[in-house]
Amino acid sequence: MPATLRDVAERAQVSVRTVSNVVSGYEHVSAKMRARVQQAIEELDYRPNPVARTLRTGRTGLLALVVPEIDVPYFGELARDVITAAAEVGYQVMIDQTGHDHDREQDLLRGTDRNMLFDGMLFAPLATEAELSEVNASQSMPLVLLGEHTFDGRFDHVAIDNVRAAADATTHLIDIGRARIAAIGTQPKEHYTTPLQRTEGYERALERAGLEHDPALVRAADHYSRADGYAAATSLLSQSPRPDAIFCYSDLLAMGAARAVFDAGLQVPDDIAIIGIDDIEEGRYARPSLSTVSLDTPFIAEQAIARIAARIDDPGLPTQEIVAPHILLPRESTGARSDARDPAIATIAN
Amino acid sequence: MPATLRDVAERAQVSVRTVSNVVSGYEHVSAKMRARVQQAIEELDYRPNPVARTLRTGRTGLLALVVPEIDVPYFGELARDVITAAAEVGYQVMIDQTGHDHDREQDLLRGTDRNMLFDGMLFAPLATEAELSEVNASQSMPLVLLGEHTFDGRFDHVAIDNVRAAADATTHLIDIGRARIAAIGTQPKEHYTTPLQRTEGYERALERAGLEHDPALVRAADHYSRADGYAAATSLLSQSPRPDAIFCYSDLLAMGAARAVFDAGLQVPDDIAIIGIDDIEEGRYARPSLSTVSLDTPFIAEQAIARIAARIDDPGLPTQEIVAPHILLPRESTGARSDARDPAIATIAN
DNA sequence: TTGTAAGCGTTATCAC
DNA sequence: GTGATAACGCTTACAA
Repeated sequence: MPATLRDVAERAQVSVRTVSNVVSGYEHVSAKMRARVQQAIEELDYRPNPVARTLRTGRTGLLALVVPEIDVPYFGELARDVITAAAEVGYQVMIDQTGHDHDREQDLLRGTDRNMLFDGMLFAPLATEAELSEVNASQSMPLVLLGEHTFDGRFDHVAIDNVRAAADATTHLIDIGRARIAAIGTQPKEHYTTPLQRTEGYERALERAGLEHDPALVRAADHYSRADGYAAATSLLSQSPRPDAIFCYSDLLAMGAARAVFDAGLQVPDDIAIIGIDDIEEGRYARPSLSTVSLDTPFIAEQAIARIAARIDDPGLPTQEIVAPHILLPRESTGARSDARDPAIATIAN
Repeated sequence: MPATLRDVAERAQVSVRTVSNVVSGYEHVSAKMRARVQQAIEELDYRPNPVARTLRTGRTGLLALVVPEIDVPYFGELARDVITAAAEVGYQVMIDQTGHDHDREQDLLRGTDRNMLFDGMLFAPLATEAELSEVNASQSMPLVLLGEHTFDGRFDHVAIDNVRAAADATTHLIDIGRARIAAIGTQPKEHYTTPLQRTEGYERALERAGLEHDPALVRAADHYSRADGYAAATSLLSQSPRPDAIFCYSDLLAMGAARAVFDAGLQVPDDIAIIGIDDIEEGRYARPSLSTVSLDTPFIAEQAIARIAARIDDPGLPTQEIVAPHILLPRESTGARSDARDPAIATIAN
């Protein structure tokens, strides 16, 4: 049976008020009192009960990070950075995995679920614009959207410029002389913003270069998984003339696609160049190393945490759209020489 | 301002007791009452406050999963399975990242930190035996250890047979005709159990095959990261005669080692065969695909959750050691033909 | 500076 | 079967 504030007060012969003051680091407590209380605390091995504290203050010190799948490397790396950034401002992060379940996402967004456990939420969702628009911004808990939704001024929002990122990737393929450039990652069944924007960037880059946009070179992917990338690439390779480059909407898709190219007896980048988006560590060590568009996850995490912390303190804050930087990283999968022999070192150079 | 139980009671013209009964699905409530209360609940959009409930019942419904790094693929995949298994029995999982910080681990183990927020803890730690032995089993919260510590009867424990897994991996390298078998992953500075046991398995397998155990072929790794694997392998390759096979204590180390072999101008598996432990998805799509010892993470997760749930209900339960199965998966990195063209399919076949 | 007491929203113990 | 009411452990006016 853990000791309570009252037990400590009794033992130290002071009031609970004083103990509470000592525990929460209140200034105006006499040195003697403080010492006496401290001793009692140690003797009883007292630790404040966060639940009771929360019930009283209304704050849990908990943030939720909502992702579709925690075992997707990009989300793992994002989670790492979010946890770090949150700890710095005194928040703990709880990871919620929606597993591509739209209802679950809606529950979370609406707070139908376990609403008051969190002070705020970082949402990296699959939600469509339509789903998001159903959520009442004013009555939902403090929320920051991660990822590439159209900013409509109702929610804070940290994301890269998705259209440009996709265009940069595509343009890189064009720059190295490829002409039949395929794309993997559209999602015709769902109206997610990310694939729509990346497709827009892809098409724009082609157009700008005067290349024809061939719908036969575009493949959908339900999840951005290695298996989806593998399947889509396999399908692309079976047609003729086959593509000479593939732009994958995520690094994970690209890893699957690369393997499919090899299994088809072809070479990357000689026969088919490949580029992804995300810059997960896996791609840096892969063979060939994966060209990609690097997203600044630590920056995204920091901004998101700063934003949510501010909004928790003042819910009336005007919403803000923060655009995170991205940078093209040409590597071996698009023909770059690996001049830094150690990928770890190459990373630092980025 | 969210509606409370009292608001609902007032609106429905019943007592809070009745509302509470309805909300928590108590049997003996008349149909009329139930309907009336339900209506009031909907009209007010009432949702029970989990914090208040927790303060009263002493249960949060929250489990902590403590891992060193969430962006390490093995832990990501483990977290995924743990979250799934926990949801099935009504628990939510909070992921705590210790970041190789021993003090932080100790804080968590001792409950110095935010003790009562969790009903129980799944601990996949780096903690050494010594650190663990300092923890008072009886006064710590319900705890299940994941990973390969020596079972001393004080804590529940889910792990594979580490010595045998390492021996299986090493023996596989011997079976394909390798004689100078290196190892990456010892940790001489820390007395972690995992590397100690894996080293034991490695040495035992060599001995059994009548092979000499050459200390010059063993390399340490601080973290089980790609970078560590790369560095260790690079160092191994620079000596002569060089090894013809490397047993890495984790798949991630193996991914780094493989890249180092290529960067040294050598081939896997022809010049150097490589095998890891874990069976992360990355290894199935790598080129060459990574031979490994597959750990049954879903099984580990299920068992751990079942165990912690049982212990929460009855803290006096005798502790138990659960040994999870492992299985050798020869793939291309040790010369196996990739007969299943689609790695995803190959996975299912496992 | 410190003590007293109200109350956060539930659940559980009594009665009836 | 349902209604009052006392906790759960803490913070914080309000007093002293």
